[in-house]
Amino acid sequence: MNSALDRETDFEGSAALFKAVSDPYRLKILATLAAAEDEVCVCEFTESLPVNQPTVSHHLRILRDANLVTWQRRGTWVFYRLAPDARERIGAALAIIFPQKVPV
Amino acid sequence: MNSALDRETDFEGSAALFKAVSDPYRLKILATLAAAEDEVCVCEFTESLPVNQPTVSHHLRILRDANLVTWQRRGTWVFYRLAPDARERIGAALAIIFPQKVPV
DNA sequence: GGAGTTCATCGACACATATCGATATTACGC
DNA sequence: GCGTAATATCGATATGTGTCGATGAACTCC
Repeated sequence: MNSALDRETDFEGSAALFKAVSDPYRLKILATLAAAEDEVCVCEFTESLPVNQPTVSHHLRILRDANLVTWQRRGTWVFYRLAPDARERIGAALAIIFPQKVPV
Repeated sequence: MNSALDRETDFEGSAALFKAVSDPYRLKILATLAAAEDEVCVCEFTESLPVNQPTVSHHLRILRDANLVTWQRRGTWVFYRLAPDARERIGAALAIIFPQKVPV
């Protein structure tokens, strides 16, 4: 019905991005990073989330693979930061559904 | 670390909403409905999507359960429509991550 | 270099999800 | 009522995902 929509639109990529944020713990991690506007130590997530350390690492990896966060090792600790274009990319994914109404 | 964020924020609900839109076919269905700004027959989805009819029905049910679409039977056909607050609800879910930056 | 700390990865398991064929449901026309 | 069409549901299956304990890797301090 809408051939332009069929061909130009990256439904796969947007779906993958939404999948990355479709977990409550990952949402909380992102919200924490966004609120911090700065680096956050992994140890903070392992303390605040009610899951074990490997599970925290698993969720962080998914966010890393989605390029929603960046990370940096400093000594023994690892710090995560919200990717600069995280909001823009999620907004762009949303714009696939509502192209006219969602300003990014 | 952020107790207000912990208690007031519905990470579960937002994650569930993102999960509902984390599939390429469901994204395409929503995009089609949003572009139509009107009812769309199920038959249109079974024609345009490269999956069988039960699978289309499955995806439509997930969108229905997420209250992202409404539906109405008219004769043998069933027509789906984007829920009026679909954009607002997804925007609110996004605002959980970026409370300051995403206007809905 | 050895012990301790922080985090990532691995392997296993339980559960969820996407998909399909088959069948049921609802409506229509004869 | 009967046959047909459109859609939903069911049951089965394969694949994906979240979680954990165990282990590995990187770093620090002694």
